[in-house]
Amino acid sequence: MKLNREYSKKRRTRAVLIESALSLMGEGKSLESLGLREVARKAELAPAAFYRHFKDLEDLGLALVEDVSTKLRAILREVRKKGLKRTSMDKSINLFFDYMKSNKILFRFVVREQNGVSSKIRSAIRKELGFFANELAMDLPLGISPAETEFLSQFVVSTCFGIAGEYLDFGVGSNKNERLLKKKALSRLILIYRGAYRKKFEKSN
Amino acid sequence: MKLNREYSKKRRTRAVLIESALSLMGEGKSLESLGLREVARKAELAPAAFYRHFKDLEDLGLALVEDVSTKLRAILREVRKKGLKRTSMDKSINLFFDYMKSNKILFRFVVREQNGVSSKIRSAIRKELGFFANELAMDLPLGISPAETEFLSQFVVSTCFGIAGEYLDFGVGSNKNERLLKKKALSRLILIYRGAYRKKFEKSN
DNA sequence: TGTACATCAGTGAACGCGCGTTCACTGATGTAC
DNA sequence: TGTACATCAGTGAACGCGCGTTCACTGATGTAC
Repeated sequence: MKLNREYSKKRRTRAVLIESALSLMGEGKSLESLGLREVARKAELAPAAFYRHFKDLEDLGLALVEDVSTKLRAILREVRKKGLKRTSMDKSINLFFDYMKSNKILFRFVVREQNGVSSKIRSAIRKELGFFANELAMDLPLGISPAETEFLSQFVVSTCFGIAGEYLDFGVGSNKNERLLKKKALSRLILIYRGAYRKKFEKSN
Repeated sequence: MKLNREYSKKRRTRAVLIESALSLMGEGKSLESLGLREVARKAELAPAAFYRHFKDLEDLGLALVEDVSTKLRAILREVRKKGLKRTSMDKSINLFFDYMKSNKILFRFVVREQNGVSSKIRSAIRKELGFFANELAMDLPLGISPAETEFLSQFVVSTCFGIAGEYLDFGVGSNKNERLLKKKALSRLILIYRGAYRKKFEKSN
């Protein structure tokens, strides 16, 4: 097996292909409207070189999901380390919007391909959102059953990524829209927690 | 201006093109992965005939949104006439799932292209979902402000179409998954209403 | 260390193909008188 | 009603183009001895 230089160079090229695909998506493409030659061109490679790394574009798409996952997990870990638990919901939402702002393309990809053409990619993304929900679940207040906690955290994640779709359309260039969307997100989350809390209250009587 | 036979034949052909596009999407394509020749072929027309009806595929897509809107509005009207107001939430959700089941392709189109490549189509769909929310708002219980009613109905619509995405992936062929998704939808809506009600309760004190 | 051989990421040319678009046309339908 | 003309949805051929995929190759890197 080839080691060191050659192997790590290959990994680097592979990363460049993935970055090129992402960057083309940032320019308004979706995965299925990308072309293999287009991606290779952006990566400054001959088209045939693509096949040294991926079977086809769906294969690259799956690698992209993994790549995005890694990045988003890192973000999440960072946020949790900052002690988000004890932070107000308002601040959490500001953090979420900040991360969307600095990772627009990643979020656009996730939001779009969650309902895209490739079922493999859809389920990879759904799996990743499930992971998010599980992480979030650890930060939810105690006092409700694991099943309810799972339900709640899934609902919160769905709600946030629903808002993300709107943000990417309306919120990016406009401070006013961004403020309105933050407000909407906050109200929705408060409503969810309030509903959950009331439920708990009823149960404990 | 040509009348009668010729004009209505033209409208019929146009409808066939739209139906062909929808049917290709039902086979797993998205709008931007459709081809003009592909659509014309399905409609049994020469490719050039396409241009007698649409400028390009995005133009057809916009007509498709309008078409879908008409159908979904008809569904909604029917549901409301049945007196949904006085029906339990559980029954409403069953109705919603029934309509999804018999209009999978329409829902797939809406859910997918809501975050698709064409910004014109995205905003046309968002506009249509807004209409839905307004209709729904009329059925919400009184006692909260118009702004809150709008907020609530938007949240309900987002939540339902979020579930719709999951349903189209997991729920279609599986009774078990369908049941689980219905349960999830019901729990989410109950949570929302519970939160809203609690809010109202607090205010009135 | 030096040499002969193996590996394999990336190349560049070639292929056949379906694409979107254009064009002059045809023939059914509609209009004027 | 009959005739001469206008309209225009749909045709079919042609175009140039970029696509995905294949192939034998090159040359840098790694391995064996």
